[in-house]
Amino acid sequence: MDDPAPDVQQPVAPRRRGRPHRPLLSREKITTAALAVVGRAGYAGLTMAALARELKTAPSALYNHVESKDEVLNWVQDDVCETIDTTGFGVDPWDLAITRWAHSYRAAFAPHLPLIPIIAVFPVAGAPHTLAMYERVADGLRAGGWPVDMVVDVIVAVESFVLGSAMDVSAPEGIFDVGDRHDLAPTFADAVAARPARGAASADAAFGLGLNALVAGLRGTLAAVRATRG
Amino acid sequence: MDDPAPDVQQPVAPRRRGRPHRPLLSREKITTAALAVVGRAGYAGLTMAALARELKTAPSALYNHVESKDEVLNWVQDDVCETIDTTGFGVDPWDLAITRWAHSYRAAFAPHLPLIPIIAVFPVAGAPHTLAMYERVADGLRAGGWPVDMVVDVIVAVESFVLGSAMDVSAPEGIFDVGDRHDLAPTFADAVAARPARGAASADAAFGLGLNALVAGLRGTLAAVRATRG
DNA sequence: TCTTCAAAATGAATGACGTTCGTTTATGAG
DNA sequence: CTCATAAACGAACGTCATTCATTTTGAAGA
Repeated sequence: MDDPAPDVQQPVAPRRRGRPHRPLLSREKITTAALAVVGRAGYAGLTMAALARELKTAPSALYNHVESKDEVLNWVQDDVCETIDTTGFGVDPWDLAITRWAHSYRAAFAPHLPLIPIIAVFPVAGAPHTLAMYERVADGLRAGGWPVDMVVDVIVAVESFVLGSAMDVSAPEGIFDVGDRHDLAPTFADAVAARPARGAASADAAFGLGLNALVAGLRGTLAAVRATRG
Repeated sequence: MDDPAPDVQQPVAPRRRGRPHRPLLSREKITTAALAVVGRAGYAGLTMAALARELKTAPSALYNHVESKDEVLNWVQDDVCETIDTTGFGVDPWDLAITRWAHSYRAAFAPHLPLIPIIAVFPVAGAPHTLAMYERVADGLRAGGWPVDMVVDVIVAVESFVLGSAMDVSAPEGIFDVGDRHDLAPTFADAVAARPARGAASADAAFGLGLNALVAGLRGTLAAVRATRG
């Protein structure tokens, strides 16, 4: 990939001669344009052609500023991360702060389903806002007494639950309806029928139940760890 | 979608006259062929053309047996669900059984990343093996003392965590490496450096930590609920 | 001012891919 | 034998992301 650079030359001063045009296109403009297209037409409507139209250029011109469509999605994902509420860390106790963070995180990504596989796989190095979010969470966990070597695991665990739950939000209403297979799954069918909430509210209920359990369990884990170690 | 059926006729006997050929193609054959293609070429290689080639037919012929590629993915997803271990339910205590189930569930879907958005959104009615899995889990939870109206929420919560964690398994090695932004996220960078495990083992560690916490929290939730209600 | 040169823009083209269409083939019921 | 029909087929279609050769642009050096 990188130049093997057999002869060491041009140590400084890449000496660029001319610069055309105004910048006109930038990471920020492309990102906001992509969000505008998504807001209007959804992710099915987010094509490189539509994005170029939004920016009043040709699709091919985009490739002077972006490596691929995946990179655009990565930028959008980073932008969405900027909207996540991390103000609880450093103010409230870590367990309360992480609960608030998780709720905000899920709400932010629920309308952006196709970004979820992106955030789980892309390196954070190219996503400054995502990185800044992790930093604030890590700070809050350290301040809450979590040992350094467990901080990332706690973040990853909560994040996994959040992203998994975000996928449920946009699930269709009757996703658990058994249909005519009531005989195949009588207990499960009864349980589905006994659910108090419907639609998006039922996803909220499952999320709340799981998040409370997860955070309570983490409280216990932290107490055990602090009792074991110094 | 469905026929409004203004006049109620043909109550039985749709009276089919002729039948050509042997069946030759079936849901089962298509599913196993798709899994063969995935095993050989990954999900990037799973195209309708490749699937047709595997079945020695034309791509257009597939559409006599399948509505869309998404339906194929749905079938594959249901097949993967059949391999998940639910034997703990009814034998071990519910918390132990659900832990074993979660581990098996994550391991089953880790090599099938593109199926994860599918399972989260498709109705269970068309996925009998998935439904059977839910039934066994629901049975085990009921036997463990969970009230009917909470069973689905518990399943959804654990499943969300499992699927979110499954996405982490195939994340690249240095996904949390900060690069040259150490100044932007010093605490987080330290935490990343302090992680004992590397690569897939680190994802395993985070999953174990979170699953233990989640199940422990659910134990507490169940105890509280049983104390409150009769 | 005028030349220079690379970043940026352009439109046409490419190659995949999912899916549809019109037609033909092969079968089993009547 | 006849015929209705599910299945197969090949040739398309439409949509995308991406590439390429070429031209345009505008600031830095002369």
